[in-house]
Amino acid sequence: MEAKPVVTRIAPSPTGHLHIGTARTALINYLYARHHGGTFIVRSEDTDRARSTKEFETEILAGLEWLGLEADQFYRQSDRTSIYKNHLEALIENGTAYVSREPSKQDPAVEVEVVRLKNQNKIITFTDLVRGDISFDTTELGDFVIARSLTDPLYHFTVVVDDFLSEVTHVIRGEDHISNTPRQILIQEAIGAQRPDYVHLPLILAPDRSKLSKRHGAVALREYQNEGFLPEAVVNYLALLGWSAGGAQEVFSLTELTKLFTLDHIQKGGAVFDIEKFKWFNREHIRRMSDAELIDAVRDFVPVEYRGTDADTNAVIARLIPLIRERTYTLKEVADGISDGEYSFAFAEPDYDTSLLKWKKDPDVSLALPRLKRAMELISLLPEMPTADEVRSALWDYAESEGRGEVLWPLRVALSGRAQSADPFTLIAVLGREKAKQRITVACAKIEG
RNA sequence: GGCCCUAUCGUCUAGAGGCUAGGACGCGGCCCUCUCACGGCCGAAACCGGGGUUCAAUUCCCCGUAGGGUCACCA
Repeated sequence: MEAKPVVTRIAPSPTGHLHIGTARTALINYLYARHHGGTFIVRSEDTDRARSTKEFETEILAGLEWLGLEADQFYRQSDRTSIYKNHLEALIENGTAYVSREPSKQDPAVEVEVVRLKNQNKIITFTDLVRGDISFDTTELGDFVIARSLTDPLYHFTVVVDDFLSEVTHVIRGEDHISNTPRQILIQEAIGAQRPDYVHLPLILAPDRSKLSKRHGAVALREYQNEGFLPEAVVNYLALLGWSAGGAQEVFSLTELTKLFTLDHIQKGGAVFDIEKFKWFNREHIRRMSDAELIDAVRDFVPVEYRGTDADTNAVIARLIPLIRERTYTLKEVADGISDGEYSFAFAEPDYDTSLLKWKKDPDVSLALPRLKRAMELISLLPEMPTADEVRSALWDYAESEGRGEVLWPLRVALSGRAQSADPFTLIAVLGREKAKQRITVACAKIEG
């Protein structure tokens, strides 16, 4: 039997920001379609005209694109009213649906006409590819409403019509849709649509194991974007929430995930969203980016007041790259570090108390003075923009003979103004020879009073 | 509450009848070291409970228990 080409879809409703759970569902649909050489459709479910906005639609589409989940096809339900109308009319004509006059739910004083599906009141059993057979007695559903009017169809109806017309083969969605499935199957049978395969993904949970919501922090992809998470890391982490690649490897690119993805390792139970592990993935992907990519990504996070020309800013970032790779989990941390933290030394003159220059084993700060002066002489011999290794070889023998802490501590403080920072060799490599000498001079002056 | 789904370290997971139950994040210790960070090594940490089936159950079945989802003229 020849299998039909795989068609999957993500069907976001433009009534809010792109939710992290929607992003994950989109990713899984994308991976499954791409893995099988199939088609991935994005469908905007904007039948609720009161709540849907163009702005949300734009944001959602931009979010999916940012993640790299490009669609083969895009359409919106508000453009297809006549299609739904035709199907509704056909159902009414053959008696599987009917128009009912009844009091409005919003305003019981008003009488409205709605379209209801004639329920066969039977047991529906469908197969979920990861959970097995699931049965529902649809009697309790009654003759449910499928449209407010011929031109105002409701979610369950539009979903079924669109999936049918788009020849969707696999409906992959959140677990919260399990209970929607029987009523959608009822509609499928009414319009004569073939039943797709179903896959219900475990939900993404908050740390308290309840449904992830704003109450628990960020749920919009946008917020993680602003925090400085890379799309590669989002994709990687989200893929591994509720699914595993099987082996020990955890860091993957979208391309690798596409190759590896199968339904086999989809988890059945909900998965708690762990921001710590997410950050770890982000750092791993920061480390894997090329210098040029990382500079581009970081530049947007440099606070405006610290930006020079693009070329200047790029040059500073370029020298900061090793530090960023070593100690940054999110790009927002770079922004914070520049404003007031471990990266501020590169953008502003340090401000510190003279006593900080005193090495812990010294009785008095004045002992730092000759060491700083000697270090400065050695630094003067360096090229204008030395590498950290060059600085190290220039200073190492002296530091060894005098005592590393005795030399390196005050030097590091003079350059960074902080008790905790990267080593002085790296600092000088970032600042350059002249800037370093100037700061050491300032430190000496402070000691001399 | 009805219906439905689920259940391995704190978290994400590997395991698919017989393993000292493995890995990762986080956590603790040690090492490296001028401080921080990185890195390396080591460590603590789990099969929800009870019945079956079986020579043997974390693994298969049933019942509890717990958690979650869903009950719209939203999607």
